[in-house]
Amino acid sequence: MANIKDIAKLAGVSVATVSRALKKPDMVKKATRDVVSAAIAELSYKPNALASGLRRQKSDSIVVIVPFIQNPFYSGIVQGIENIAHAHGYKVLLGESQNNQKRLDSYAEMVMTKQADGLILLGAMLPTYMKNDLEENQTPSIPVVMACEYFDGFDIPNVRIDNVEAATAATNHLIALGHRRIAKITGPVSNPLSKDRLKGYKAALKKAKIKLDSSLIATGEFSVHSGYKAMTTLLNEAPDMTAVFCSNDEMALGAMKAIKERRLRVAKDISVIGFDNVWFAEYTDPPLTTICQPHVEIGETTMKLMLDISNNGPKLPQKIILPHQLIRRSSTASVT
Amino acid sequence: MANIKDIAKLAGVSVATVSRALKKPDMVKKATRDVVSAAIAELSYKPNALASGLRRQKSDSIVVIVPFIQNPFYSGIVQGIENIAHAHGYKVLLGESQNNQKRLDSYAEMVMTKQADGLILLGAMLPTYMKNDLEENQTPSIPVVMACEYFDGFDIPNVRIDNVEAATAATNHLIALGHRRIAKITGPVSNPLSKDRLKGYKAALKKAKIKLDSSLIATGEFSVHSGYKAMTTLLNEAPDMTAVFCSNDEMALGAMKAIKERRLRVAKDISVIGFDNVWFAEYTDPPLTTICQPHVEIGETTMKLMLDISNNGPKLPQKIILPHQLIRRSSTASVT
DNA sequence: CCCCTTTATGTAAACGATTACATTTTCAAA
DNA sequence: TTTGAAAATGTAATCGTTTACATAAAGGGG
Repeated sequence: MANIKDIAKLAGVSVATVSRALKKPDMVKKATRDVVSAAIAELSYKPNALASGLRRQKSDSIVVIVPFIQNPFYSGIVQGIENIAHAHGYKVLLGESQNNQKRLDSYAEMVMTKQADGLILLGAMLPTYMKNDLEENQTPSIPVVMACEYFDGFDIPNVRIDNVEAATAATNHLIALGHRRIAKITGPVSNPLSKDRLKGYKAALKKAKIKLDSSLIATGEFSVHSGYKAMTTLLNEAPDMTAVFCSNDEMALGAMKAIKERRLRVAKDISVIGFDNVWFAEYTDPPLTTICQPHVEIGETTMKLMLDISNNGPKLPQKIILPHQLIRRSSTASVT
Repeated sequence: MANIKDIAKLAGVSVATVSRALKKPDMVKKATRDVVSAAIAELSYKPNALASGLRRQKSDSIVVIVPFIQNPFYSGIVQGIENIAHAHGYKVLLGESQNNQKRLDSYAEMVMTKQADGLILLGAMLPTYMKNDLEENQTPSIPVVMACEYFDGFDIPNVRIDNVEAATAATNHLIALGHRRIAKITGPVSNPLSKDRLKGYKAALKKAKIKLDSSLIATGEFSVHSGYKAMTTLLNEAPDMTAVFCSNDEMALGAMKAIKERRLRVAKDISVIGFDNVWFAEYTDPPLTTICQPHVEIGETTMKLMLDISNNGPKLPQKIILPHQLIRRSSTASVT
């Protein structure tokens, strides 16, 4: 495989000139640039990124860690990240943690080992070393941004929506339709997003002077199956509910399955509202009313923040809140 | 950031010893190993992967290029790839091409630039340079394996199921249920998988002595929406069909939506069968009968093949066929 | 205690780019 | 033509590892 020396020899110039012809073209005369280009084409030379990165102390790539790639929620965000990254000459390396600390650590380590310049986290878990890091110093010592999620207690730059507000809006939508017995399927109790969405639900009830009934609250873990299970429990313990607010669309899908299995009708008998507006929300039966997060925009903003941090050093703890939106489809209806 | 020299100094040994303590522990005495470990811990040293890779001409990572990460079909495969990769000390870098040649090329180039040791393709597109490469030499000059797909005309190692066979099985299932007017929604005509699945459909009809009717065949592009559109067309032009075989589950989902919009009942009026068995197939309404590809196993086999190729050099054109399976759910029923 | 074979460590040359610094070329003005 | 500044190119050190080769230390048998 040809290297820069081969090109230099073939073009009859020094390696420095070859390097400049590639990276700082305006520093070399058009004529030499041309003979260099010719040589490069001739030998189909590709600069060794490891060598370049080693010298420059930079890899021009950033790692994005996703809990599960099949989770439809992340795709828009990753797309947004890639848009901005590519436009700035960065590569996006996606790693799937499977919510496994070891895997997460292994990807996160790419930053320590210089294979990546920064870390974007799309999940609630932190790499081990970052936890230690944050205990000592106040701010993370490597460029890191969290998208959608945030971490209670530590100041990690993050980009997301106001989950409390959004959950309030979702609940208000049901209240406005006349519902009073509104059930809630939450995510895992330890997850900050889960907590916020539950908080929003409670706030809306309180404002509408509806008494909180803990038998209307079930816990899931953001998976379809957990939504199904939670809804089954709810249908047994609170058969008089007329609506259910699920903390994400997957659980809403599971809940709908449970409802149908009881020979009840979604919307007519029980209204269902989800959260996230993932792609399949439009294709459930009936189509799912939900809260839309601006996926692509979250991704784009996250990557911009990353670029800023990694080029201009860490900022003060930064938090960017983007707007959400209620999407009305046909899984919610007036109480009859 | 500490480097190997700092460790050597602190531990009072040479850099070579440090390097060996890390990479070939049995070459260094227990006692020295311990003082080295202590120094490493003290300075929280992480070896620079770029330097190491440069010297060893190896990056211990492989790139996996996916057309769209949200496509639920790929998640199992990627998981299988990661299982094997991690077990062998490899990192998996996921790139999303969005079926865009430029993005694809940009990720594929990581192999040329030594940031990755090999390339796994989960899609029907080839990197530009590889096309040129294959025109000249017979076999690809970098380690590459295709998963699920293959490329007509070139001998690229690949791992997949027998799509013709599987499509035949799907069609036979409908025939066995008594269907005679069986429609088909295909993928893009240029895609080899699409062609194979259509071929299997035709073969099954022929064997059952059912005349092929081209008005029963519509073309989609593997997306939910395209399935919806194709089915709408079919419902207009061949209202007497009693079953439809879709070349993937997404299109089946779209087709079901179209059927319901006509106030027809899936299964009772029109049977629907999909292909792939993605996660949501279980949660459609009704649950979707489909062909299951052994996702995880395809991924694992692909990665094993990659390891073999990248360690022992390119093999003869290799093709590994894994078994598929018909999954009966409730979207198909006997014709009445 | 010596000699010889292992075993453990050290020295220094790679790997392939980038870039301060030094040198040469170019060209406009005198 | 000469001169001096600006533009273009070259030289060589550097990034942080790994590893062939050289050397030193440790055992083991006589």
